[in-house]
Amino acid sequence: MSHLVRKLEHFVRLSTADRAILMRAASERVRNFGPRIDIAREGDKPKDVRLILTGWACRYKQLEDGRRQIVSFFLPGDICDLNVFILREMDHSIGTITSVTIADLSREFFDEIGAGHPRIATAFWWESLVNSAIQREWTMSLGQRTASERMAHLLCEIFFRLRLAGLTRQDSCDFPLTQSDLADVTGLSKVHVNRTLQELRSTELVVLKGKLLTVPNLERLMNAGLFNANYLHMEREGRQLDANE
Amino acid sequence: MSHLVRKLEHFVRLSTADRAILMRAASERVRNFGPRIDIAREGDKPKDVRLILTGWACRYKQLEDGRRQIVSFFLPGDICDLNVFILREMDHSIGTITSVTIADLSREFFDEIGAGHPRIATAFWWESLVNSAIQREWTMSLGQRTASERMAHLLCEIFFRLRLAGLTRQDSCDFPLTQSDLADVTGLSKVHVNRTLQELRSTELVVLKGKLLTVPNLERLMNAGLFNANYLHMEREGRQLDANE
DNA sequence: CGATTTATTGAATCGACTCAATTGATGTGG
DNA sequence: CCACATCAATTGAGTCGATTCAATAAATCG
Repeated sequence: MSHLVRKLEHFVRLSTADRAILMRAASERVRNFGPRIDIAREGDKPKDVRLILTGWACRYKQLEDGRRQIVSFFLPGDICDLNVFILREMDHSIGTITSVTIADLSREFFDEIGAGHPRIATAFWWESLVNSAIQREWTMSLGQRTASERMAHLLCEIFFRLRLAGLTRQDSCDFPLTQSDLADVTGLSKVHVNRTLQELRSTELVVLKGKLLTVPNLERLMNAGLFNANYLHMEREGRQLDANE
Repeated sequence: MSHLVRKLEHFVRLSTADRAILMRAASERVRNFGPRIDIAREGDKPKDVRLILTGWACRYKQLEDGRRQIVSFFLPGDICDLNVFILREMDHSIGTITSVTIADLSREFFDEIGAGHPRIATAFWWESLVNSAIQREWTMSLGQRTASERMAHLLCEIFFRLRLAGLTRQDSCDFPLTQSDLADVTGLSKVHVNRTLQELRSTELVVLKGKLLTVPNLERLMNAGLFNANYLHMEREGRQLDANE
């Protein structure tokens, strides 16, 4: 089952027809990208909305002098910017981390959702509100959390998000980010990211080896990152909208 | 004319009926708040969507130990979180800076917009996409810009946003934020905010006195803040949706 | 007008940065 | 499959931007 459906079902219960239209949309107009490739660049005209099927990507912004900030991650099942097509040009770029498979979702697909699939429409709203909440939480992290809190918080968030999409096994998950990526997310230098990770490792909060992240004790990592999961709004909140089946 | 209408008209041309329904919504269910008051608190159940009629407010998050981050500002004409009511609880608080007048917008109002006012619906989408873009830009600022770049950037943003709502006169505008507020936005200490402002003043980039901000040379301030206005998407992008009048 | 908040200054400290060099992985072509 | 090249991770040393603490000055308010 697709990661998108899996994730949305945490929020609303979909009907067979709902699931079918999502699965269909995810199988048409599929494209592949290699790792470390730009899918879209600042200044481009936004066309389709993209659904990440497999792999990790990110949204980033860059200053003229090269300073780079990753402002969001896209994990499997994530949708990039509902409705961007009403804007004239992209104010940021989207690049892959790993190899990535995406499906382009057409305007017509969204029209169809709006017309006959209220539960999906609500779930998409939820997705978009959660993305805003994540962006706010990153603002909080960068503004107030110390280096190690920030790192711990980020690792928690990624772990929770992957778990919602069904992409963790017990206490571990794939983790393809380099320390350089982590520097661009956390606003720290590469050197300091390295030292911060050593600190988290030495206190056994995380095991990070190869491209695998293991969190032996999620509770402890959450405490270290002052992580409160409320902003991910993972409770089944749209119960009243459940399909009857 | 309301600041909301003024702002939205930068993006789409509204019909008389469009303007009328907006003006009506902005005059029903109006509430007043004093300065430095919480309008909503983290954990509350979100009910209505709020439109700021007059005054400045902000969205903020707080850690248990008291560290506080302002994550957005609400200026006259701004709408707080389209559609939040589908979430179960607030993950942040909303507080006033100055005295504030708001209008509560009902779910029914949005139903009406969705049914018969496509241009307003598009303009609301635009508003919401711009708010996301602002949040990303703040992430960029906190992660990559130096203290003085960050401050200059923030002042530019506020100036542009106020101008869009018709709230500037030549090169100046109201500026009710204290240095302590600025510290909570920029992630700097109060002391360093003070020194950063002195730096901006000494290079004649800004004049900040009383509760008034003057920007003698916007171009220079933009350069100092590495400010690129593209993320505010101020071009009239929805031309194809203009009302015929 | 005194009381309280806001702004300013100085001095000492610390977290994070830069620069530079080294070690360890990963990958590719001969 | 090894040799070489490249990229990623690690370590040390010195520096700097921003912080904390503490005291004073200025502005605002009832």
